[in-house]
This record gives sequence, structure tokens and C-alpha cells, in this order.
Amino acid sequence: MTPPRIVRENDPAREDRRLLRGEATREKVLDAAERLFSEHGFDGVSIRQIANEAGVTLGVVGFHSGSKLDLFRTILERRVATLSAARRAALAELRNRSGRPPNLYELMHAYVSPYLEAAAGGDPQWRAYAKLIARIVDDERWYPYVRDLYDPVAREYLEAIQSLDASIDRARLATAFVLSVASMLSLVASRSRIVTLSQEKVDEGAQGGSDLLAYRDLLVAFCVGGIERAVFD
Amino acid sequence: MTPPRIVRENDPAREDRRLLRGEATREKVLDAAERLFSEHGFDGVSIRQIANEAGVTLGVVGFHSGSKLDLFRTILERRVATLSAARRAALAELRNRSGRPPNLYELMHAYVSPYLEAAAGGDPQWRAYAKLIARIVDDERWYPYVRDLYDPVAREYLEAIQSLDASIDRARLATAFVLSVASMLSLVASRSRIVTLSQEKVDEGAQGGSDLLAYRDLLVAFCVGGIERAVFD
DNA sequence: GTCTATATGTAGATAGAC
DNA sequence: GTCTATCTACATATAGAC
Repeated sequence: MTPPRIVRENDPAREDRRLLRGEATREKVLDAAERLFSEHGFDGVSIRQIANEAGVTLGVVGFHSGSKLDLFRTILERRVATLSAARRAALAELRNRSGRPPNLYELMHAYVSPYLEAAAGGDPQWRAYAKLIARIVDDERWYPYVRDLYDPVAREYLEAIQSLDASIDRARLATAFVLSVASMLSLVASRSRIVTLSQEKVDEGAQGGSDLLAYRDLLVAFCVGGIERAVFD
Repeated sequence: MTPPRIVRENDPAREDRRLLRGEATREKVLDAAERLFSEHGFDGVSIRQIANEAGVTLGVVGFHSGSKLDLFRTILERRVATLSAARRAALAELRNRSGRPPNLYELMHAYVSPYLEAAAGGDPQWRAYAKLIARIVDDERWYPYVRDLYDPVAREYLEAIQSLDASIDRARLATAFVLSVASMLSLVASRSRIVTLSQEKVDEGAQGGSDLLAYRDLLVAFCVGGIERAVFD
């Protein structure tokens, strides 16, 4: 006579392991999708490729992430809180600093740095995420997402800049700021053209010069000079 | 008895009509593809959509334009000579003008204007072409085409700017110029974010302000200020 | 030059076995 | 939670009739 089998449907450890495994799979899928979308864009990637890259089967992607659009949106949302927090912390640090108030150079440096550092950092997923943003911000199609995710912090910086000089025209400032962001994004998207055009002659094989952070100071200087010239006629 | 049929295999008029009809169809297909690619990108458009938009059948597209990639490349190439000629003419006019040599503002204005005017002009095909360029220039994937098609004129402008001041560092100038181009392209791609961020409060329905040429002076000022600040430490 | 028909592969999405 | 199998639709490309 066999002893009655002990059923432990609510064994918490078992449940945890199950959830953990599910969560790990979910992350694997998101990571794979992040890498692929950042390289080839939304339309350039199939769910099959994502499944393959993640080492899971097709059905698993749908189970964890819903439709392709849901998956894409999830990826955009996943890291935005971290990035926004870094930008807000940089702004707060400038403000809380004793001494003089922040100038335009410092503000733009603070806005640009968290993103550039993510784009150039050691974590390949963050690098992919940064490149993905560079791909979508200019695209009308994704602006509804961008507005929700990135505009709030952008507005905080715009107001910080406006507070430098009450006479600044908001629309001109917003325009110059968006142009600055476009410059920043283009740098993350690709430095190929810069490297090529830096050569005086066409023939020389272009080499080096593709380290992103090496461009930071020049980028910030460009943005500051551009904003000042555009906003103060 | 019937008279011998006159065979006129080389009837020139007939040949001309045939070629003309083929040429017209070819243009219809290119125009349709130009509109669709500019709105949705290379991967976002199918040959079926192009055929449908052009009012021809699927086979016709392949017959006139080869593969999808061939078609894309043809579209990029079709208008580049006109655009480059306009930019070169603007540069030549500045140079041949009596009086003082052109300054940086005038040079950037000359580079930017033909493109912005095409993007804002009355011809919807040129508008589509301009938007298509804005979509591809930042994309590593298409840089081989961009290098062939657009870099030659860009180099002429870079040299014109360098000749303003022999001490200008080429690599810094090339970087700032490419950042300027990115700003220009982002303006053509979309003004949605500018319009939204120009509103102080989030709620107000964004309106107006989307006329491209209205941004020209501000864009050129932004580029000039940016280049000067980035190049002359 | 044009169009129909089709070859061949892949897309996104999901139902149901395990 | 995962995987197989499959549905339906659409992709690119081309061969051959007219």
C-alpha cells in the first residue's frame, strides 16, 4: 500500500522557480529583440529571427510578448525609467551644487551624457537600446511613443534652459533643442560618414576615429553654439 | 490577290511610341515607389504595394526595375544630379560674386537651400525624394550609396569652408558638418516633436508651425553657431 | 510592354500537445 | 512554460501567354 501522495500545489519555492524561469526566458526574448531591432529596424526583423536569436521557439515569443508591436513597445519602455532617472539626477546635481547656477554648456552636457555613456558603455544591450532610439526618434511613425517616453524629461531641460534668460523664445528654443537631439542621435547611429569625410582624399582607407565618447565634447560644443546662435538672434 | 504586306520592323515612329509608352510606365513605377519608400522605408514597402500604387501589375515592376534593391537604388540616383547641380550652382554664384568672399552663413545657406526647397516645394515627388533621403542618410546600411551620391558635393563645401581659415581642423569640421546635415534632415523628416515641445503645457492641442521653409533661417543659424563653436575651440 | 499565373519562401499569429 | 504544427496571408521573383 502506497502512502498518499502529498500534493503541494502551492509550494512557494516551486512557484518561484517557475516564475523565475519564465522571467529569464522573457528577458532573453527582449534582449534578442532589442539587438535585432536596433540593427535592422522594426520592419527589418521577423519574429522568427527574434525567436532564433533568443534560442527559443516561435510560440514562446508570442506567449511572453504578445504581438510584434507589443514587443517593440515593451522594449522601448523597459529602459526609459533608468535613462530618465540618470538625466534627472544630472540636472538635480547641477542645481544643488553650491556656487553659480548651471550654464547652457553644463545643461547640454548633462542631458547628452547619460545617453552617450549608455551608447558607448560595456553593456551590449544598452548599446543596442541607444541605437534603437536613434533609429526611431526621427520617425513620425513612432512619435506617439517618443512623446510619452522621452518628452517629459526633455521639457524639464527646456525649462531649465529657459530659466537662464527669461527673454528666450520657447518655440525657437524647442526647435534648436530638437535639432541638438538629432545631432546627438546621428552620432550614435553612425560615425561612418564623419570618418570618411574627415579624410582629405577619397582614396585613403578610412580608419579609427569611431570611438563615440571621443566626440562628446565636440557634440556638446556644437549644440551649445547652435542653440545660442539660433535662440539669441 | 493581296498586295505584299509591307513590313516595317524599323519604323522609327512606331519604335518611338513604344519606347515612350515604356518610359512613361517606368516613371509611374518609380514615382509610386518613391512616394511609398519615403513614407515607410525600404522594409516597410512591398513590391505589390508599389505596383498597386502605380496602377500596374506586379510583373511590370520587375520588368522595368529589376529587384527591389535595384529599384531603390534607381530612385536614389534619379534626382541626385539635379540636386547636386543646384548646390554647385549656389556655391559657384557665391564665389563668382564680386565683393567679399562668402562667409560660413552664406555657405551653409547655399548647401541647405536646394534641399529644403525641394522638400517644401510644390512637386510631391521631390518632396517624397527629400523625405526619403532624410530616412536613409543616418542608416549605416545605405551609407555606401550615400557616399557615392552625396559625398562629392559635401566635400566641395567642406573645402570651401576650410578655405575661410587655413587653421581649421579637417576632422572637427567634417564632424560638425555631418551634425549639421543631421539637423537639416531631421527637420525634413518630421516637425512633430518641435511643434509639441514648443507648447509650454502638454495639454494644448499642437497646431500650425509645421511649414518647413519657416525653419530655414533658424536651421542655418543653428548650423553656423554649432560649427563655429565646435571647430574654433 | 504588359499581364496572368505561379513558383517558392516567409510573414505574423495561435491552438493544442506535452 | 514550452514546443510543434498549422492557418492564412503576404513576400519576392519569374516564366510564358497575349
